[in-house]
Amino acid sequence: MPELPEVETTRRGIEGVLLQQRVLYLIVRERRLRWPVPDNLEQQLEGQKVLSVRRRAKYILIELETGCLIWHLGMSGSISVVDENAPLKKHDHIDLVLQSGKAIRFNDPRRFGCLLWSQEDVQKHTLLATLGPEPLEDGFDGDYLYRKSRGRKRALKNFIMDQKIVVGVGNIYASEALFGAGILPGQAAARVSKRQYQALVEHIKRVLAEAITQGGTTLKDFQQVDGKPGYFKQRLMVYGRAGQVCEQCDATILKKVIGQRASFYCPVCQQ
DNA sequence: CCCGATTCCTGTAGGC
DNA sequence: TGCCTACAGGAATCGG
Repeated sequence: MPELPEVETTRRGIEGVLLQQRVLYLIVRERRLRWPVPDNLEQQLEGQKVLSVRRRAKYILIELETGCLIWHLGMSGSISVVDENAPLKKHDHIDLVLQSGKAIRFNDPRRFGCLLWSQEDVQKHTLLATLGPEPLEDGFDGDYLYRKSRGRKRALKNFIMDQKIVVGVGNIYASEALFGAGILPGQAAARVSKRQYQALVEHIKRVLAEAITQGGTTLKDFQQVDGKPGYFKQRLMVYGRAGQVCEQCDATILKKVIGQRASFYCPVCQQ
């Protein structure tokens, strides 16, 4: 569920709390995430000042004096800002406690998230090294997607969810952007025209930017750092709307599994 | 290289 | 009511 808008919403929510603050201590209650939390991370972080809070793809990067935290929310993770002694809820796995008395608290029922530590150039970390361009930056355009798609037979929706092609687009926003661009999700990537890719890129940018302004999409687990849901769910045109009437015509929204993922589309608006 | 299938884990909805 | 199964986001990894 956390895709680019949810991760960016989280980053914005924690940035002000973290910047220039020193880490009092780190508490790890559950190390068994997607990858184990490094053994000595508690000692590594103690007393360090936070220099920056950035995002790359769906990763939050917290730069400290001697290294950089790599934080991923996985499928069900969320981060909240709490007082250091706030009561614990189920699946509150990690607290990053600051000198201010505030803490960054990570909750992740499915434990597909991760918290890693890099002391080299973080962009060269194996998880980040092969990532594609950021969708909201200028380097991501219709020409780029068109070029990358030549010879690719896989479904267009899988293609744009591939983090090596472009980052940040997950299952929800892929369906939404394809609806906006009027292209069927199961279409082979190589069969999509340059003009269609230009429309698709425009809609990917638009849907992601709009979702950020709404604080992301909450289906179930995701929440903003203050505990409020993301409000973009109210703007979804096709995702989760199988059997309902299309917002743009009188057809019924369909659901189809593509690449082991539920995909939603309008059979009339999308060709 | 490319791509589909599998896998990690837990909560919950739906069927009987 | 209770039990069981299917399914849900992300993405690394494996194997064809």
